[in-house]
Amino acid sequence: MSFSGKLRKHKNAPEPTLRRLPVYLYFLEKVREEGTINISAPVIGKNLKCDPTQVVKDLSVTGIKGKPRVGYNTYELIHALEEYLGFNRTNEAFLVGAGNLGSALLAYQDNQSLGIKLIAAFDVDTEIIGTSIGSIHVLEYNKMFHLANRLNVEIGVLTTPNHVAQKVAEDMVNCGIKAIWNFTSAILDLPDNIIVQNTSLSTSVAVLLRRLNDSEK
Amino acid sequence: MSFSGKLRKHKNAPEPTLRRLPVYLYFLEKVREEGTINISAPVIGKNLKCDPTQVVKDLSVTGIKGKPRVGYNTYELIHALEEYLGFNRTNEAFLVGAGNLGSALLAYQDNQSLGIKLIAAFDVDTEIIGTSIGSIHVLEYNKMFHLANRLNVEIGVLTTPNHVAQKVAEDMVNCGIKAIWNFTSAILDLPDNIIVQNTSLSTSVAVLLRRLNDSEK
DNA sequence: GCACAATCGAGAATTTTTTCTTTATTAAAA
DNA sequence: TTTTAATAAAGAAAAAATTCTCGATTGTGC
Repeated sequence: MSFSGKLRKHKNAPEPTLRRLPVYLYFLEKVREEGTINISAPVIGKNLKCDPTQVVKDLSVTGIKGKPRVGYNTYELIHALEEYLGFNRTNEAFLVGAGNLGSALLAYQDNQSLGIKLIAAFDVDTEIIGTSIGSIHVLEYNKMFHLANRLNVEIGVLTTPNHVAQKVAEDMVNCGIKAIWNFTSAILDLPDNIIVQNTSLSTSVAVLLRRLNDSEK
Repeated sequence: MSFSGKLRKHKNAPEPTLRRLPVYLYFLEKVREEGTINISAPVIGKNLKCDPTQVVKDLSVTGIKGKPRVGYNTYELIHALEEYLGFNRTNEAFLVGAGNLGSALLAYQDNQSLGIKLIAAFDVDTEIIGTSIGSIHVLEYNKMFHLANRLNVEIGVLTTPNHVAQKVAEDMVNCGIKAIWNFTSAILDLPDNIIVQNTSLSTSVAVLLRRLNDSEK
């Protein structure tokens, strides 16, 4: 199915915009709980400390129109953002590497939504195979291949040690996984059509430390 | 002490560069273990799938000079990067919120270096106060104020539930913390001189899902 | 020792992203 | 009903980041 039936009304957002969208979404959900029906870009900008025209440009990717003098309908915007980001779909995912970080993610999603749903976890450590973290059982790694045939999972979360990351990533690709959320520091070499989202913690630390050192001159 | 005594020889890197530097660092550490003495920008670029002139520009912020036909000295580069990113300093930090994510970070740093060293963890949950995660004891939240006076901690890691994040962040600032690594979705409103590094997981998911949906047209 | 090929480094050109400006629309006030 | 002020949206300008181009340098092979 190459053409999804419905016209693509939204544009391709630049990545900086894409990274800001979940921030808007979280803020909007908060103000909606407080009963806000309409909200304007200047108000959003004031709260999030960013330029109001930036807000307008960013939100325009969802296709939602605001009204002058009123702003956007909170409810509409939230739904358009969820739709645009894919947060309203199920987005089932496999996780490989149920160590510290892996089990944290598994437990985490029981409380807060990650935007994806981990439906199975795999590891090679016989100590953790068979245990449950949150509501998810940790299965033997080899089971991944079999399970991948039945369930149609497109997303893989990679929380293994660095030195096995490449191998596991290749296995994931062979299982039909299309996108990998990579928490390791490994630089994955995979086919071009595979989407790799690197979320190495040291990247954040680097930015933080540098800004801290700069601020201290 | 406003002037650090030694001349600042490095420039202020743009943020995209800053985020790439830890990737270079990891790669360089790997090739150095394999015995590589010198490495050129084209080789780095080929491995990391990025433009070689980008590599040259990025690495130039460290002040290290490469030689034509040879490239950079691996050892020198690694040290310059560690120095530039601050990874060779201790960077002691407090962590507040020893739930799933918090305890994962605590355990994580025992195996892999984060770039910062968590020296104490705090929580309000009497169930976890007194327990140890990795080599760190979880202390009662109120102890933070007392401990902050003695130790001179500048970095705070925020892994609390969203609804208490603002309050805890303010407490951190009152304890003398200058930089906050924020894992919550809360939008922190703090004095301008406080550095906030947001690392909300949904940001990464957003980019991943959008790219996945785009690729499926 | 001399030509040759590789690569750094600086700056120019291009592209992307952000910010500014203008116009048009809308609700509220007069 | 008319005027006024606020705001979205589109496009222009500015700034930032990336990619391209070229000259200088250095090691390798002839």
